[in-house]
Amino acid sequence: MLERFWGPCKVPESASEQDSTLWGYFITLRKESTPPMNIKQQLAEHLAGQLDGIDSDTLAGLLEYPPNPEMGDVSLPCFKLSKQLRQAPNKIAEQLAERMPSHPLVLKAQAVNGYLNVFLEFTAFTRELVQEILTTADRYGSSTVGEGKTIVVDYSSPNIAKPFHIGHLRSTVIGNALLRIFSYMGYKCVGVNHLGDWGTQFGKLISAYLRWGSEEAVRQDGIEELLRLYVKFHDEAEREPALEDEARAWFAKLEQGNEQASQIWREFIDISLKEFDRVYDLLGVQFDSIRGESFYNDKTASVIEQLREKQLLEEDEGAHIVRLDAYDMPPAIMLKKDGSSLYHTRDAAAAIYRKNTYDFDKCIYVTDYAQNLHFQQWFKVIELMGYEWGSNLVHVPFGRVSLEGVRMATRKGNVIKLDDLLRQAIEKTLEIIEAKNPQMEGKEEVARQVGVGAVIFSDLSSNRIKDIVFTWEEALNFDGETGPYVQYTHARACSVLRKAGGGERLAIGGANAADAAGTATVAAELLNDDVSQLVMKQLAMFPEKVTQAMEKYEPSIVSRYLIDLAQSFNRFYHDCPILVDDAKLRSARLALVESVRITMSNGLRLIGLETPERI
RNA sequence: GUCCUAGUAGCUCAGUUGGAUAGAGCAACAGCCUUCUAAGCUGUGGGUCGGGGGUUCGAAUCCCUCCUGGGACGCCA
Repeated sequence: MLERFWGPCKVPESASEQDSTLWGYFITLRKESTPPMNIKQQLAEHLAGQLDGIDSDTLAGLLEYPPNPEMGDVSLPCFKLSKQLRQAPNKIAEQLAERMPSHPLVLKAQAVNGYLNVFLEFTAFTRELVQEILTTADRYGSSTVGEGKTIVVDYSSPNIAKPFHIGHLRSTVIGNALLRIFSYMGYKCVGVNHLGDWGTQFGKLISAYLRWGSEEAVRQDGIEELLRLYVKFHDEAEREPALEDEARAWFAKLEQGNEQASQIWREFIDISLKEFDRVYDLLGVQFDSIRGESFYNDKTASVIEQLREKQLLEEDEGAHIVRLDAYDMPPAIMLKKDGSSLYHTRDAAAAIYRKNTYDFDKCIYVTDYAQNLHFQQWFKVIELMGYEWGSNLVHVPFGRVSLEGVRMATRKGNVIKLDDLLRQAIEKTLEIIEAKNPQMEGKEEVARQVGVGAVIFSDLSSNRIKDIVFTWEEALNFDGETGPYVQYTHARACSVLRKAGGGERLAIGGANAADAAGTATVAAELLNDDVSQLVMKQLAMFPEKVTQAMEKYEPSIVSRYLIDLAQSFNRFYHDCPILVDDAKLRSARLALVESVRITMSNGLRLIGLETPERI
C-alpha cells in the first residue's frame, strides 16, 4: 500500500509564493515497512535470545558506539555479562558472533577482545532510517512517553525594576529548552514565570520615586529610570540613614494594602513587564503563567498552620524554624521574628498552589546553583508536611555568569544588558549578510533569527553547571561551534533542496523495490560511502540524544549533537556533489539532505532557535 | 570551620550508570571557491585528564587525601 503526502509538511512562513512550490518534493513511501528505527533496541532484542537470563533492556543499556569504524557500528562489551554467565568475556563475544542468527540490519559480527562488534548492513539501515525520518518529519525524535503527564517548569523569573541582564538569560533559555524537550516527549508542559515583585526593596523604590522621580521620567526611561532611583536611594541613605526607616514604612504600607503604595508598585510592574516582554518576544519565549511572589503572600499562613499541626515548627531566638538535622541540613527558617514570611515559606506555598492547580507529575525549578541548599531544604519541608509529591520537585541548577571573572552587580553598573547583547549580535549578523549575501530578501528578519540564535546557542552549548565568563569577543564569534554555524548548515541543506527544483520525485525504497507507481526509487546502496554513512549514523542517534537531554535536564546534549551533525553533513556537502546528472545518485543524496534538514530543524527548535532557510 | 560544586590541549569545552588509540572548536601555521551558500572543508602542531594514594582484567570516570577556583551555611531572594 502506498501512502503519499507532501513533504516537508511545513511550508516556510517566510518563503515567497514561488519558493513554496519549490518545496513540493513528492515523496513516496512504504508506510508499513517503517517500524521505529532504534538500532540498539533491535539488536538487543535480537541478541537477548542467545543469552540465558539476560533481557533485552539490559543489553540495550550495555550497547555502545565504538570509537572508530574498524570496530564496527555498534558493539557489546561482554565484561559485565561475564560474572552472571560465569564465562570469560571473549568467550561470550565469540559465541555470540558465531551463533547469532541473521538479521536484516546486520552484515556481520566479530568478537574482539571481549567485545562483540556488530557491522551494520548499510543499505537496509539507510533505507529504514531515511524512511522513518521522512515519514515522521517534524516529529522525528519525538516520543509519547510523557503522554498524560504534566510538567511545570519555573524559569526566567527576573526581578521587577531591575534590568534584564545576561545573568537572567541562562534560566530563560535553559527553561525554555527543557519545556520544548519535555513537550516533544509527550508531556503537557506549563511554563511559569515567578517574578520577583515583593520585598523591602520596593519600599526603597517607592520612597525614592516620591522624592526624586516622576511619572513622565519612568514612562520615558522605564527600568533605566527605576534603577537610577534605586541607586540614588542607596547613595542618599548612606548620608541620611533615616531614609531606610522611611523605606521600611513604605513597604509596610504596601503590605497593608495602602492605595498609593500599591498603585506605584503596580506601575513598576507594568513598566518592567513591558520591557521583559520585548526581550521574551525576541527570544521567542512564552509563559503559561506569570505571577509574582506577591501572589503567594496570603497563602503562606496555611503553610505555617500545617507545619504547626504536624509539630514541625520550633521557636528559636524568636524565629520559627523547621529542624533538618536528620537530613544533614541546617534548619529552614519559615518565619522571621517579626512574624513575616521568608522565601522558603513562599516557595512552599507556591508549590502547593501549583500542585492543586496543575496536578503536576514534576515541578522543575531552573535557577543558579547558589540556591542549591535553599531548594533542598524546602523540598524536604514539603515532604515532612506529608506531601508525598515532595520528591517530584526538581531543582535544575546552572553556573553563574561573570564579566572577565568579576561578578556582575546591578547596583555597581557592571552588567551587560541582554537588550544590548542581542542588539549587537543582530547588528553584526546584518553586517555579515551585507558582505556575503546582500541581495537576499528579508535580511533584517534573518539577522534577528541568527543573531538571537547565536546568543541562545552559546548559553546552551556547554554543560549548564559550568560557570561562564562573558566576553564580547566570544559572544559575537560566529565561527566554529556556534548557533550560526548550525543554522548556516541548515540553510545550506535548504538551499540545495531548493535548487533541486520543485516536483522532483523522491521515492525511498530498496535497490530492487520497484515502485507501484513506476517512480524511480532512491537507491540506498548509493549512500554506502564512508562520509554518507557517518551522516546516517549521526542521524540515527537523534532520538536517544533527545531522551538523554530530557533525563538529565541538559539541553546542551542537543546543542552538542547539532554541532556533530552539522560537522558530518558539511563534510558530506564538501565531498559529495549532490545535484549530479545521475538521477538515482541525485535522488539518494537528496534524500539524505532532506533527512538532515528535518533532523537539524527539529533539534534547533528544541533548544529554542529559529530555522531560517536562507542566511 | 562545615557542606556542595568545578578542575581535561595556550583558551572555551565534549567525553563520567568504569571499557578499545582521551575528542571538538577557538587561536597559530599550511592548503581548498570557473561546480550545490567559504558563517564552510582539509591538513599540521599542541595532553603528568589539578597532585598523590587506592579499588580491578581495565580509571578522565569510583573511593580516600591534599591543592586551586566558585558557591552555600538562620531572620535578602
